[in-house]
Amino acid sequence: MGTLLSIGDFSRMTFLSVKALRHYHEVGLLPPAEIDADTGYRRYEVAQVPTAQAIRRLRELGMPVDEVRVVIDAPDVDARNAAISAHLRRMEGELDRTRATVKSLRMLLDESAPPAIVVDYRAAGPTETLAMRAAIPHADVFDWLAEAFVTLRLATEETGAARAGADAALFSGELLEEEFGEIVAVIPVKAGGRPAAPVELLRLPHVEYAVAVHAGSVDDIDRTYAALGTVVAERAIGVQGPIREDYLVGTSETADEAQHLTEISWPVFQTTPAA
Amino acid sequence: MGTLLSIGDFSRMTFLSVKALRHYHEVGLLPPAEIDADTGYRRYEVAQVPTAQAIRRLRELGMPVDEVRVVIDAPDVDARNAAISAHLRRMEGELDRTRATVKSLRMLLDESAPPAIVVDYRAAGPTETLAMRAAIPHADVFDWLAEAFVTLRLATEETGAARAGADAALFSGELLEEEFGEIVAVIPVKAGGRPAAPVELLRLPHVEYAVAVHAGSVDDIDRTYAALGTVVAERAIGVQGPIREDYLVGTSETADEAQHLTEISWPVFQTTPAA
DNA sequence: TTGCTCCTCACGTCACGTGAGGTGGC
DNA sequence: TTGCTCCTCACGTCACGTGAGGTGGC
Repeated sequence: MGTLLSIGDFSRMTFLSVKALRHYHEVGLLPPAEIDADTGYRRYEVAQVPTAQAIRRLRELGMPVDEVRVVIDAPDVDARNAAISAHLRRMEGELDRTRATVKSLRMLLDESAPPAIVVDYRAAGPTETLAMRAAIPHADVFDWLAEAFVTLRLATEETGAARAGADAALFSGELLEEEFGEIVAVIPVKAGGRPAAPVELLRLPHVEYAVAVHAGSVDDIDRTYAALGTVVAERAIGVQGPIREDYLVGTSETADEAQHLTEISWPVFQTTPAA
Repeated sequence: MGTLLSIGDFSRMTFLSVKALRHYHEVGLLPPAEIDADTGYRRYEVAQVPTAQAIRRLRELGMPVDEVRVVIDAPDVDARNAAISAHLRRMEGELDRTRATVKSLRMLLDESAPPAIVVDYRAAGPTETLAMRAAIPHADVFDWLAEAFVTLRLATEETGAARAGADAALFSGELLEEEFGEIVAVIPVKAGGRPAAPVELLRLPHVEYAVAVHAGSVDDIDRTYAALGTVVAERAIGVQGPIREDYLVGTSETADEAQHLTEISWPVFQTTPAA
């Protein structure tokens, strides 16, 4: 088994701090080869060095310790590479979001005035839809919706239903206020057969809405939410119930985000605007 | 002052969770416009919405709350933009380091064997140097050294000293093992006048070293450290004292990292190799 | 009145870093 | 013997999230 190294020597050789090494021992990520029964001193083998070097690099890439463990314990090269690639893809996704946020921040700071909006008052429903629902964290909304609409479009074809409106989503209050809550994706339909789970036939009730259209990337949609919310708050006409988004022009229509159109519907108790 | 909004409405309009809003109140980042004396209910103004929207974007970019406060409280547009630009530059730097780490990880995983090294045993010093020292966190080593060598090169010219060796650095044990400790940057010199603070004239004592040369990017230097440390540990010849790096070919010589050469000197108590 | 909104603690999360206080080893 | 290395708690950090338990408002 060769030379055993003290934690200090091992630290200098791997660039992992002594505290980090003790932590990795505690959580079982990198247990020392041997522990002196008398003194409790940790001893590491030279053969553990490459593992430690890989751990340091993976942690530097922000990979959570639990995933590092998966990589380290991977039974073969393919499994290991798959875990690493998955993490690198996630990092790419974050980078995309960062770029979008920078753009959105610039726009917010450059334009001094909030967007001018036209508020429309409208009664909707009851409406027949094909729907999927889930309770998810706010961060997963994008990915979940993208997948849901793929499934719903397939179900629309399979049931022979005729589409009667754009893709839409209902956001519960908790999802917006607490980072976790219910979301429902729907496609309004006419006629058609019974869908297979997880898709369901859902009849949306009659609701009265204040409606505004957001033009451009959904990364900036909070600005239109704020403008619409301001109008609702000033007139004190807000009621409970999920907020609805209708994706009139979305990613499936055009990749050019500047052309996207999203209708935001905020539940209110009167459909006639106050003077 | 216009309509006051409940925390829930404000949350829906800004996409900040209620918990986050309470937290930003607590830390003084975004205090509500008004607090009901009876109920403790927070009330926000519509005018606070754009600030909240900027906060959300800045936090999404990973800007620490204390810095967000600086941006929000910036007295003018220039100060605000400077703070944001500084953060974006830091993010760029992180991205560069991420790319380097990915490359280094690939190399580590692709090459199954640790690098072959030639260990040289050598006595060094006493050596006259122009030096700068500091106690810094490990993460700052790169930036600190880059600046220090600029200062030291200037001092070499100003004092009329003749360079007698490559840029070098001494790393204390704590700096490597604990993420914070002393570092010394030196340029060996002959003759020359007195340097001005913070540069000092430093006579490095006589030390015996085991020496190995690392070829390539310093991002992979831990592998040569490990190989050298293994030899020192196997022969049980290690002694205390800082580890030294000599930048024989570094960034100032060529931008092509593959051509870089770094000498690593590990203090030992014998300069003649064991049989 | 019911159910919803909002409140304040108190504690948890993640990956260690920071001491404190003490012991083994050359 | 001195000074260095190593040990184990216990607590701190950062930016909130997660309940618990309770109250105001329509």
